[in-house]
Amino acid sequence: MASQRSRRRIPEATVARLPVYLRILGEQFDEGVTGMSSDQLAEFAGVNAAKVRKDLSYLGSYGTRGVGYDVEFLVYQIRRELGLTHDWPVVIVGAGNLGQALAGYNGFGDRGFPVGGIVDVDEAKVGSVVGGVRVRHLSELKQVVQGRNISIGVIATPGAAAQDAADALVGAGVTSILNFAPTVINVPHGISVGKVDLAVELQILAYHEQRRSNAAQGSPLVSVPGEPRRGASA
Amino acid sequence: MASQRSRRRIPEATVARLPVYLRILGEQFDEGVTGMSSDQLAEFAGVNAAKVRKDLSYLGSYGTRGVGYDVEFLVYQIRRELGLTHDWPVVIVGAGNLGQALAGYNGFGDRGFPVGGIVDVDEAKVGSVVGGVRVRHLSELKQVVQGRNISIGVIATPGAAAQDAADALVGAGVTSILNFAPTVINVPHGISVGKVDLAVELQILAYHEQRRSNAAQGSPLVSVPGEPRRGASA
DNA sequence: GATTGTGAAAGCGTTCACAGCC
DNA sequence: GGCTGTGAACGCTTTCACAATC
Repeated sequence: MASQRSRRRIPEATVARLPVYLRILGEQFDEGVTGMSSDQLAEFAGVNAAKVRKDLSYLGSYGTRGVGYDVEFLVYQIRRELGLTHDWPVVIVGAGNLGQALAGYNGFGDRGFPVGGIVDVDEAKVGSVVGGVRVRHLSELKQVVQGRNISIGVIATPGAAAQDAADALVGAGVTSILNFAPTVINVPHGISVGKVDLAVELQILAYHEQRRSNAAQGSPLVSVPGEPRRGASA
Repeated sequence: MASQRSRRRIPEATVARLPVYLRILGEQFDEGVTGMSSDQLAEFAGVNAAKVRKDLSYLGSYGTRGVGYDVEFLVYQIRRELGLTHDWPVVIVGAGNLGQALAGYNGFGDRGFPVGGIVDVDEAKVGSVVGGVRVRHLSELKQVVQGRNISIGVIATPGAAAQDAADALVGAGVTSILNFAPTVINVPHGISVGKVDLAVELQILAYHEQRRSNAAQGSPLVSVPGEPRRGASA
């Protein structure tokens, strides 16, 4: 007994960490590690053990008290929960610098997100092959999406074209979008959007850098903010 | 009176949104807009107005009740707070696919983060020019960093090389790192680390996609999770 | 003895709602 | 009348601490 399908909703913060645990567990399994405690996993992931246990508890009670977790079984459960039991082909809109890098980046296909198509508005780019995929014209987006049953789109256009790209993706039937353009896009309700803005990440670091220099010649109590960091090494 | 330097600490969540407001305000200013209310800015940024006001209040009381904010003045204040009153040259470690795309991406230099150097361990890549910068060998990292007074490093290596890259950056004197490799890196206390993991973002979207399909044939109450999204368009 | 799973406490971040000011 | 600035309420996330289990 005990329901096995889409159990209680998992907190977003946990969903964002599960892929990290998954990668670590996969790597360890490949190296022959069959069991792991929350302490060990926490060490690899750079978080604390209580968080690991709480996160994993949302999947169910898959550990063994006094022993730890079975690595292979956990990998399976996380993959199932994240919906990674099958591939999710993606379509990239924008075959410029970034679009090409993403298409050529094996980390996508390797992790279950093969590039199912690339489109661009620029006729000069149409027909060229990047990452083994032929660039097609934006007007063919719908055929690409429906032909390959794609539900995830990646926007790699300049900011000014991002909203058009989003509209085109939604129009073609895509229901999740990962936006690399430095622009907020509007989409209908029911469409998921993830955002990666490279400049924003650098500006956050600049803020910390600047604080550090201010602090150096100002008040005491430095200690440094930041976020994902830890001691040792170097 | 009234301290003008490193005022009360700004919450991380706010620091992450200030660059978004900054970009919007700059664009609007370029189009001749001189004043804006929190409602308008919130609309552009895709957040709610109370959040905008709370965020801006950490900078000081720079609005005018009944009127709104002066765009040019706000741009100046945000730039000052984020430490964007001068450029922050960055050094990229890894001249592969991603490193090259980052070096060629104008969005960096345009926003005050010119590429001050690129290094790689691969002798075959050393000497080539990407994004107008000559690739140098990793062993020259310290000279690059110190010669150009660089404090921000970008890791664009494969996962397996990321920790070595981080160690090399810290050894060379860099104090902030933006890590694109799919690996958790360990750094000494006092070093800030930002992380962008492309596969993680896609896996989060896959989770939502999978939930959507489960929900479609399971329980009612769909409504969709996600995060940065909104109504209208397409 | 070791380690999980989880209530309860503490800490952050968001939203509400309204007093204060133009 | 309109809009900011902010205390207070709320909700989500992290951390603690320990009983339950192997």
